[in-house]
Amino acid sequence: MKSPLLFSGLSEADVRDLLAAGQARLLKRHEMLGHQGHPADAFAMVQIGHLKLVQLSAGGSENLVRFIGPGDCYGAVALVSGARYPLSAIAVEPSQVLTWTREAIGGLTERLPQLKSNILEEVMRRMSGVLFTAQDLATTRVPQRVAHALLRLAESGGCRTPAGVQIVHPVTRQDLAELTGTSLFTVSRLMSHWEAEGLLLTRRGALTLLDPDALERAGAAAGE
Amino acid sequence: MKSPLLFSGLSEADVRDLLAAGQARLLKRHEMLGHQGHPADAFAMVQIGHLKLVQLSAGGSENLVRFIGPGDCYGAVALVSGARYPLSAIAVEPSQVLTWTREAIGGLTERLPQLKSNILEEVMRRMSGVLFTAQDLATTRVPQRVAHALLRLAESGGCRTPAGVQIVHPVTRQDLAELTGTSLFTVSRLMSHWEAEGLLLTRRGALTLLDPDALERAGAAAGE
DNA sequence: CGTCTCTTTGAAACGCGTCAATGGCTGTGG
DNA sequence: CCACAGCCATTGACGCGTTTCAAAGAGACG
Repeated sequence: MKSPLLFSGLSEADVRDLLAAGQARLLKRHEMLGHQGHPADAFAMVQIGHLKLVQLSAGGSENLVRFIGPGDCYGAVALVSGARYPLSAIAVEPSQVLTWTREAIGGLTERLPQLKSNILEEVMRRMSGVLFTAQDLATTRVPQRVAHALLRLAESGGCRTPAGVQIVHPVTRQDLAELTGTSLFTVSRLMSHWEAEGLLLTRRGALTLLDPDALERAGAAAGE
Repeated sequence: MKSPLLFSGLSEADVRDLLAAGQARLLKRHEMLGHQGHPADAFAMVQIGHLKLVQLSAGGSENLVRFIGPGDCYGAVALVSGARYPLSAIAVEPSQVLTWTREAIGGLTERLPQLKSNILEEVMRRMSGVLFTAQDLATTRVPQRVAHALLRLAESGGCRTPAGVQIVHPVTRQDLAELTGTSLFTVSRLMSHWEAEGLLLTRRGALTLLDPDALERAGAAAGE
């Protein structure tokens, strides 16, 4: 595993302390790590596997916000006393996370200002990301939004192959539809179209972007 | 001015120091306080007037994210070294803000952990807010989104009157359209309709919600 | 009084959601 | 080993919600 951004600037000794202070937890498929609306009493970092962060709507339906994988963290809001999780985290495959209680992570951030800075930085990065997707939802058409979602997935959880960038998250059309605020039918149509044009490849669940740049352009042109 | 959330839990002496360390700045209509993409070298709190926070799209067009008024702050990202503003702030009317340089606010947050907590808490609150609007954009129809935007405006910048809640921000249909990701035509139609039903009142720029609850229901029903 | 910004309303075109029907793939159990 | 169920993907047809465009009204301000 490449070193998480969470650890940047920390000494090896500090990282060791940090890891030692956390408690590992195994998650089965569909098991929840944190519940939206419940008191944020723990902070966690994914070590193995992938989780999805979902938001419950007023109507009770769930919808996907984003995926997180190894090195990503969840529950930064636990640093605020009395806060509640704004999102739920659910394992999409058997996973392992390292968790810290609120007191533990609070104490660690006091002792390691660099850690606190790293977390704040990550929160700000997330803020920018959410602002961008909100703008995307507000101003662009469906094809471009789907293209952007694919590119974002490729960036956060992609691995380079000779043919292109392969997306490691197990992502369904329904997932993409929720990410982009559309229906799975429309996503299916778009992706069939793009696959016919040779921009991407979907083989039994594995999704590979063959030409990210062209995809960006295709989304913009179709949405025009 | 009611005491800003930024000051909660601080002693009077600390608040005095904080105010003394900041530098007041007057803004004319349309003057920019911070530029999206520029290095975040200052943190600011609005004292008088209202600003709008806008986001520049890839195409170069501006679009509105939200309004801020007295007691609200801008530029929390300045606490992260090397960060850039994710949004621009523009005065919508002659305004006054109190600004701190990055070094100044950094020093103050070191000395006053409570201040740092307050800022972090505010950032988390904003995160929840943006996540909510993103979900709204993704899952609900236009009428409900517009209703929500109006209710949000009423909550953040509303003043109670015998008739209902009056919105203090100088807000145009175009503004509402940008907030909700629709066109000003659709907003105009919706509001004409709601005004005919007696849910709200628009008199030369002043916007008053006569029955917020009914508005929420109307948005849901029309969007069904 | 004229210009500028904001608003209203109508009519037409279109994007996309919705529904229905079908087919492929995976895992499970007889 | 095969049959079944369940999940996910595909594709077409239809209708509705919204955008788009055009044209005109209403204040506000110099």
